[in-house]
Amino acid sequence: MDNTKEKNDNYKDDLLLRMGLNDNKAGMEGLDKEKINKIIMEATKGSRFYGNELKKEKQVNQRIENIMQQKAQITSQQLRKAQLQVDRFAMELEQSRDLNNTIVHIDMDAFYAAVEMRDNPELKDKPIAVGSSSMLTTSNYHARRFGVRAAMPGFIAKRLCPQLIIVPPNFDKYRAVSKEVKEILADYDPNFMAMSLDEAYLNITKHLQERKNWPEDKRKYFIKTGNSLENDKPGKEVNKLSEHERSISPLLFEDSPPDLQPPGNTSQVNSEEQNNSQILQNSVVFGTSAEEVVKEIRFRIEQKTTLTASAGIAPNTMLAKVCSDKNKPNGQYQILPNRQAVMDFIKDLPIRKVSGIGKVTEKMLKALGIITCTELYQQRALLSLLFSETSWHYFLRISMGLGSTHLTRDGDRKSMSVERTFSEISKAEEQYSLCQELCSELAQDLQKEGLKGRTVTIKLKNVNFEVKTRASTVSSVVSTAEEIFAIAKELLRTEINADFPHPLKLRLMGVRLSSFPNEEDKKHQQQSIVGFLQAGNQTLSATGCMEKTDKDQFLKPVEISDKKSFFDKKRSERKWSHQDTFKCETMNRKGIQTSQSFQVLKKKMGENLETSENSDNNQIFTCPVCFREQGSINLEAFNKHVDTCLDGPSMNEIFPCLRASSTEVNKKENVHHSFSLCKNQDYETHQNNTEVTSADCVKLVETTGNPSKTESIDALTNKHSKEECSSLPNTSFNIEHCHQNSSCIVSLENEDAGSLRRQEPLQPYSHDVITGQALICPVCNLEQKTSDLTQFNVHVDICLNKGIIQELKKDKVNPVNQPKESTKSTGNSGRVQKTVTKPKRSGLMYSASKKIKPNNPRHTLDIFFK
DNA sequence: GCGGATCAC
DNA sequence: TATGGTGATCCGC
Repeated sequence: MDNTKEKNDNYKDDLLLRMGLNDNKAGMEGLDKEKINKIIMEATKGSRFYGNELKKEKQVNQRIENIMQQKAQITSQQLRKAQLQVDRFAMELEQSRDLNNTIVHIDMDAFYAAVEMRDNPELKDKPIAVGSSSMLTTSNYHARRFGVRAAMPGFIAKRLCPQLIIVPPNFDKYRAVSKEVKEILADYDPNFMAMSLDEAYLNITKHLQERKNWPEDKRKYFIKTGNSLENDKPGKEVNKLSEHERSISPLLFEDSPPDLQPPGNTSQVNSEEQNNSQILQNSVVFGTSAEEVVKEIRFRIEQKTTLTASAGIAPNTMLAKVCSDKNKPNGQYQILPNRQAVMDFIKDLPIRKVSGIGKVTEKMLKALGIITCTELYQQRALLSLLFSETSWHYFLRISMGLGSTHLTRDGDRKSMSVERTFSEISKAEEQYSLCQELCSELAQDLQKEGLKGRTVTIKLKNVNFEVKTRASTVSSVVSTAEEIFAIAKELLRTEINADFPHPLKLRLMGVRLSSFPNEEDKKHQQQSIVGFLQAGNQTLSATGCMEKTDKDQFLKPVEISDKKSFFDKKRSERKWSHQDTFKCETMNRKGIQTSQSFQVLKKKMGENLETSENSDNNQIFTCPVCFREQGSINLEAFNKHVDTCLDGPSMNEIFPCLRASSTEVNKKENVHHSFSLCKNQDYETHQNNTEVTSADCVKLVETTGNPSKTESIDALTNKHSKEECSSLPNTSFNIEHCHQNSSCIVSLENEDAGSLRRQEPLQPYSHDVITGQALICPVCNLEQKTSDLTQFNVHVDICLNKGIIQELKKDKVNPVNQPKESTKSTGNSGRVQKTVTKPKRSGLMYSASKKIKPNNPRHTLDIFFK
C-alpha cells in the first residue's frame, strides 16, 4: 500500500507527521496543508490518544537528550579512532558491493481503494477510502488531496473531506486480485517475495539472461479492447482501448529521467528501435532490458486487473523499494547497475525514505544533523559511537546504497497472535471471557498451521492507550484453547490483581503464542517422553505429570530455604493443616478426562509408541494419575491403565474429597455457560442453567463470611459488549461438590474478601474453575485456587521455570501500577551483535555502544494503568 | 526469557 | 462516539 508511510522532511508535530499531513501534496482541489493540520488538531486535541502521543513524544525526546549528552562527551581522539574502524568496515562493504542483480519492487497503486473503484463505477472520480470510521487502510488519490490518508481514523477523514466515501474492506476480493498479480510476477521470478497483498520483490536477473535470446513474438502482447476487458463488468467505458493507449504510451517512454541514462550506454538505455516497446495496432512488443521487462509486467497487470502498479528497478532491495515510490502512481524508476548511478541517487535521498527508518529514527538522526544519506555517511564515525553495532552497520550500508541482492525465502513463522480493540471493558469477568475467546481464536489459527508453542504472551492496552505485555514460557508446547487460556488467564489474573482494587480499564487485549519448536526440538521432546515417565526422573512437566518422588512434595510443600519474605509470609498465612483435607471439585465435560495434560500426555505417548518401535520393550512407568509404578508393562498396557485411572476411582486416592462419578452429577448439575460478549438468543436459556452455579457460589462466599459483598451471579453473567457479537461455544460441565470441612475455608478467610472474589469463585469465565478450591503448588507453596489439573500444572510449570524470585517479583515486588525506575539511558550496551540487519524488517533500537559511558540519567517512567 | 519500543504493511 | 491487527526484531535487563 503506498503512502502508508509518509515520509516528510519538515515536521513539528508528531501527530501530524503520523497522519502524513505536513507535506505539500494537498493540492488546489483539496485542502491546503495548514487547514488540514488545523482540522486534525481540533479533532485530536484533548483526546486520550493524543495524550498518549504526547507522552511517547516526551520519551523519544528524552532519548534524544541522552544521545546528545553522550555525543558531548566524545573526545576527538575517540572519534578519530572510530573513524578508522568504521572506514575499515566501510571498505569491506565496498568490496562486497554487488551490482550484478536486478531487483524489482512492485507496488500496486492505492490497492484496496483501486479495487473498490474498479468494481463500483459510482466511486470513480470521488474521494474514497477503505476502512471504517475508526481506521482507514487506504485512500484514493482524490481523497489524499484532502489530507485523507491510510492509518487515519475515518471520523477525522470525514471532517477533512465530508464527501468522503468510506468503503468497508473486502479482503477476500483483494486476495483474489493479488493472486492474479502474483501469477504474472511468477513468470519473471518464480521465487519472488510477496511482502503483502499489494507489494512484492522480484529478482529478474535470471529472466533477463534468458530473455536476451527471446524472439519478438515471445515479448509481444495484445492489447485487449474495451469489450474484452469488460468481462462481467458492464458499464465500463466503451473506449477502453484508447484509454489504454493513453495510459500506456507515455509511461513506456517517460518514466526514468533522461539523466539516468548515461550517454553511450547500450545495454540498458532506451535505444528506441531495439529495446523499447512498440505499439503496433492492437499489440505491443517489449524490449529485453530491465526497464522493458518491468513495463511489460505493469502492462500485464493492468491488462489483467485493470489496476495500475508502480515499480522500482535497482541492484538491491533497499534501492528498488525507494525507486518504486519515485514515480508513483503508475510509474517506474530505475537505478542503473553502476556505482556512480547508485551514489548519485543516494546523495540527496532523505533517510526517511528508506525502509526501516521510521519516525523515531528519523527524529533521532535529525537531532544529529542527519537528514540525507550523504549526511548519514559523513557522520558514520559518530554513529558508531552512539548506536549499537547492529544499528550503525545498518546505517552505514544505507548510506553507501547497499542492500540485499538476493531475496531470502521467508523463514518459519515465529509467532502467531490475535488481538482486538473494543470499547472500554473494566470488569474482570468480561476480561477473562474475552481472553478465553481470543485463546479460542488463536487455537483455531494455530491448528490451521499445525503449530504448537511454549510461550504465551498477553497484550493489554488501557483506555489511555498505554500498552503492556506479559509472557510466560512453559516447558512443553501448548496449542489448544484450553492450554493457552490456562496460561493466559494466569497472566491476566496477575495484572488484575496488581491493580486491585482499581480495575483494568482495557481497550485492547491480545494473545500470542511463540517459541515454536524447530525440528530438532520436536525430536528431542518426543524422545524425552518415555524417559520422563520412567521412575527416577524428577522433572515436573507441563504435560501434567509428576512422577512419584514428587508426589510427596505435591501433597506437602517442601521448605524453600533461601526464598524469604513474601512467600514465607504467605506460607504462614496458609496453615498447612488443611493439606490433607482440602476439598476438591472437578468440573469436566466428560467426567474427568478433560484434564488436558493427560490427553496431551497420552497423545504424545501414542506418537512415541509408533515411532520408537519399542512395543515389545517393556518399561517401568509411573502413572501420572495415581502415581503408582506400573511394573514392567508395555506402553499400550500402561495407556490402558492411565485411561482406567482417569475414568476410575483412583483419583480419589489423590484427592480424597473428590467423587469421580460424573454421571450422577451430570443429571443434577449440568451447567451451560455461555459468556457471550453480546446478547444472543441463547442467553435466556443459559441463564436458567446458571442458577445452579449461582447457588454454589453464594454458598461458598457465605462460608467466607462476607456474603454481602457478593456480586449477584446475574450481574456477573449478564455481560455483553456493545461491539463484539461472537459468542463462546457453549461449555457444558459438571460440578461436583465435596462436602468439605472448613480447613480450606479458614485459610480463605485470611484473604481479603474482595480479593477472594476477584481471584476465582464467582468469575464465570472458565469452565473449570468455579469455586476456590486449593491445590498446593509444590514449588511456591501457594495454594492454587483451581481444581483443574491442567491449570494447576501450568502454574507449577511457571513456578519451576521462572523461579520463585520471578514469581515474587511479578506478584509483589514490582507491581505494574507502581512507579518504577528505569534507566532508559541509551548507554551501556555490552552486547556484540552478530547478525546484520536484514533489509526486510528493521525496527532499530538506539543504544550507545559500550565504548562511551554516559551519565545514565535516570528517569521515572509514567505509571501504567493508573 | 521478558517487556518495551520501533517498524512495516 | 471515535485512532487497527499481525508479525518481526532489537535492546537492556
